Amino acid sequence: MKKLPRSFYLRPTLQVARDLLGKHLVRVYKGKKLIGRIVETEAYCENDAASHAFRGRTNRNDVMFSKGGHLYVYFTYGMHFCANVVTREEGTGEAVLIRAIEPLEGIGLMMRNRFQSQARPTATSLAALHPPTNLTNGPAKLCQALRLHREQNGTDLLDGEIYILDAPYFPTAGVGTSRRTGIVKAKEKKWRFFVKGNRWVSR
DNA sequence: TGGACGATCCCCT
DNA sequence: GGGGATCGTCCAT
Repeated sequence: MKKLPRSFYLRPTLQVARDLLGKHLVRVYKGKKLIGRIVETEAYCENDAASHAFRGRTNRNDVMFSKGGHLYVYFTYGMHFCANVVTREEGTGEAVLIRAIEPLEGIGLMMRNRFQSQARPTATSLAALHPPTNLTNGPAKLCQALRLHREQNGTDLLDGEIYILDAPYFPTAGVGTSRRTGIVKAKEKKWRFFVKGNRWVSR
């Protein structure tokens, strides 16, 4: 499988959000690959009242305005990080929030990343065979599992240890759309995309 | 300089 | 299904 080319990310944001479903998000951490299949996304567009970029370019949302194919990681609720894929050309403040992934590789390490602080009675090797759903079924949870933090903000997905692989994937039950989660502005937009019936989709 | 709020999660009922 | 945790960001004084 090959990395998605820059051109993939330069396309319209809704298109990218839909097409990211099934692709493999790869994070090289301590020399090991942590891989998850993207199963849920949300699009944030220009002139979108729910978007961080709605009121223009600031220190916080600066990466959203960079060229498509960069990673925008932001801190929220005083304790959580969320990861987005930046879309379109430089100067356009649009991105796709990665809301959920299905763990594929490096599950033991993901478990450690996410649950290290808590004592877990389950043996890691056993848990790797049957990882708990709450390992990666939410935007902040997957950031914990993949160790995506402030330092990863602005990473180029075409040149580094975080990237997305093209992957043939044909969801048997198809793709669903819905309103976006946890927002109050522009809530009527059906800009959330998910793999129907997938266990790792949030809520 | 301060206050309101948030693209969430977890635990409790 | 509801509330608390917790703090960076932004905008209004």
